[in-house]
This record gives sequence, C-alpha cells and structure tokens, in this order.
Amino acid sequence: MVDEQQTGERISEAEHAVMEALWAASPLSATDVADAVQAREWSLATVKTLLSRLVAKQAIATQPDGKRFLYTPLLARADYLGGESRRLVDRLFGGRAAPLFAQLAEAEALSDADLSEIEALLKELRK
Amino acid sequence: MVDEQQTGERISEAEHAVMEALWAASPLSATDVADAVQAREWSLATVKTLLSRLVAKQAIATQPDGKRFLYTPLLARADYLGGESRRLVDRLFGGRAAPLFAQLAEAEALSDADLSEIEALLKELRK
DNA sequence: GCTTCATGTTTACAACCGTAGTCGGTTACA
DNA sequence: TGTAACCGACTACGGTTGTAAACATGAAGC
Repeated sequence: MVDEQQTGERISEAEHAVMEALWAASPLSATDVADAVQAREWSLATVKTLLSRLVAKQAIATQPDGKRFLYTPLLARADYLGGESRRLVDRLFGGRAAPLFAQLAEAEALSDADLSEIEALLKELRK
Repeated sequence: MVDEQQTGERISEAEHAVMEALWAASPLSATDVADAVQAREWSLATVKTLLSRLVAKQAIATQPDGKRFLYTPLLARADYLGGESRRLVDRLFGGRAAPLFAQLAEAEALSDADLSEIEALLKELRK
C-alpha cells in the first residue's frame, strides 16, 4: 500500500465503485470485481475498462495469475477518502471543516448516532 | 431564490466559481463576473460560456439591462452546499457524517477553531 | 488440430468539461 | 452615416467519463 498521496490522477465516480470492491477484498480477478459491483449493472467489458484506467492511474496493481490478472489496490482507502474530503472542504468551505458540519446539521443529515459519535471523537481529540 | 433542489443538472467546478461570484453579489453582467473571478485567469469568452451553461442548467436567471444581460442565481448557495456535501457523505461514507468527521480528524484537517465551533454547534443541537 | 471459452487490449462513441475563438447584431462615437 | 466597440450566440476542440463492442490471444476440451 502506498501511504501517501496519489499521482495527481483523479479517480472518477465509476472507478471509485471498483476501488470499493477491491478495498473490500483483494486481490480479485476482473470477473470477481464485476460480481462485487453487480449493483451497478455494468457489463463485464465496462468493468474491464475501469480496471484498465485504474491501472493507468496507478491506483491499482496487477499480478498475473495463470492466464489472467488479479488486481490489488495501491491507493489506500483512507488516503482516497481523506483526499476527497479535503477537496470538498477546500473547494466549498474555504478549507474550514466547521461550516461543513454546520451545513450538514442544517440539512438534517446528522443522525443521533452521528452526533454521539462525533461528540465522542471530539472528547478524544481534546485530550 | 428557489429553495429546494436543483433540476438534477450538476454544476461543474468551473461553473461553481461563477456561482460564487454571483452569490457574493448579484445581479452582475458577464464582464462583472469575469472581474469577480479574475483569480482564475479566464478569458471573457470562457466566463460567457460558463454563464450560458448555468442558464441552460437553470442555476441562474437572466434579466435584460439595455443591450446586455444581468445574471442572478436561481439556486441558493445553501442548497448547493448542502447537496454537494450530502453527495460526498453518501458516496464515500455510506451516508453517515461521523466517519467523515473522523476522516477529517485523522487527516488533521481540523483546526482548534473548527473544534470549538463544532463543539458549540453540538451543544446547540443537543438542546 | 480445431473450436470454444475466458480474458486482457484496442477502439468507439456520446456526453460533459475547460477553455476559447468567431459571428452577427446593436450601440455609440466620430 | 460609417465604423469601432461591445455583447450574446454559436462553434470548436482536446480531454475525461460512462458505457461497451470488437479483437486478439492463449488455454482447454473434443
């Protein structure tokens, strides 16, 4: 696993679905991935294209397994999530997380469970 | 101002910069907008294209002013921010805000000021 | 050996995006 | 009254994305 930032190559939404499959379990063959993302109703060809693009973007690696390839993430999930989150916060909230939080609160996108968890995290951070 | 959701039409990053200019002050002429987004070093033509696309997406409205147009946002900033934030939370964190918060915390994207503000907000929400 | 199946590679193509030039009409100044 | 300046509309063009078919190649069965 590469532990610090991607090569600048952005990962698209469809590609992200493929990454999620690989983060959930890897290495996987193309067919396995297609099964794992079944919800998207993509043809196998589509999944293969996405895998190729991810390889090109160096987000995943291939390893030969007989006549086929197995795919493994190179980009760590946490790095991806962190990067995307920060992008959003930077782009929409001037880099400040508090307004994002306020926004979510106002949109009532915060469940009670969320509130409790965040509270706990806060307490932790404050120590 | 339309107070609930956009027509499904997504607003791109470049378009968003234009929206910010209009949210900051409106109505504005195309030239005014170009001045306001000077930081992006776009040609006036580019800004005009973005404005047209935003009109097509019904994110802004035009009002004639002599021979030219003045542009006003139709989409409220809060709605846009809310929509985008929720999209991110849904897509990356299964709709739960707490993991996003944890992610930001881990990435050290939370300043002390953020923490205090969030704490205050929490207290408010808990009442 | 030839056919068939699985699999990666190449090519396709429409939509969208970033960026911008050009066209045609109107206004204002000389 | 001609012409320069300005403006919105149309056109353009390369890149990315979503979606997928066509092709090549190697393995495996008959």
